[in-house]
Amino acid sequence: MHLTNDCRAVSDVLQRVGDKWTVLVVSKLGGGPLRFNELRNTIGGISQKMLTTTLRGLERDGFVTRTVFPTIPPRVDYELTDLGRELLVPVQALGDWALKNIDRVNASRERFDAERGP
Amino acid sequence: MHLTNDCRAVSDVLQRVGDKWTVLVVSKLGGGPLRFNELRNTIGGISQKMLTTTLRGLERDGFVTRTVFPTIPPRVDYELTDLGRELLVPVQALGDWALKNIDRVNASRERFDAERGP
DNA sequence: CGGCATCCGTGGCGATACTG
DNA sequence: CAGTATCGCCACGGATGCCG
Repeated sequence: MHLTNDCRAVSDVLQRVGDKWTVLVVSKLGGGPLRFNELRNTIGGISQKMLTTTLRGLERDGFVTRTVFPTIPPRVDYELTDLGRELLVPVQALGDWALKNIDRVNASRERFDAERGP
Repeated sequence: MHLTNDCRAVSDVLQRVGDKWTVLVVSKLGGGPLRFNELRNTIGGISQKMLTTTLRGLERDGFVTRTVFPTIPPRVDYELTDLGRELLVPVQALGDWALKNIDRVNASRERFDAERGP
């Protein structure tokens, strides 16, 4: 494989991780399988369209499984795959780092914005 | 601080990491300070506008410093801060994971797309 | 050399309404 | 309940041209 392609591939995965809802969805699923509206409610603020889109992307990449129960009313469970649980490890590490250092980042932002004052 | 706010804060940092060029820029700067066009050339494919925007964002967040040498022609060095170097640790871990597992992800994508055939 | 200003196309994302 | 369909906004990102 080529080095440049590697960079693109890595960027590709990182952008999936970086999109607006993926990390929240994956981390919620880290506690075990959830139904569509259970996810929707525990996350809060996400539209059904974006939850569907996010879950389809995660399913396509092999991070979650989608299980349909043909009952009435219908029921759909989402669960992390092994790959998804493996992904959770470095993602949580990054998340923990972000949580520990968010204050430093915010402080830097305020300083930066203050110097660019009106 | 509130739990929901924590999630937002983490998302905030993750989205910065996930945007198109940030990780590439930070990893290039991991090898030491670079000038604007040095960065531009080693990355390849990035417009000056996006490089400027990316660097401003990183500077605002406290991940890089910007040093101007008032010479002719002008010279500007960019360098990782301590915070930037710390960020590099979990980011590289995620990058390494992505590189190791990109084949599994691509295989899953092809399978998924194949089932949704013409 | 290292920007900033401007224009513009694409796509992410939300709101709303409808369906199996 | 768990979607699909449609619309519209606007932020992201590329291309180009000018400036200190």
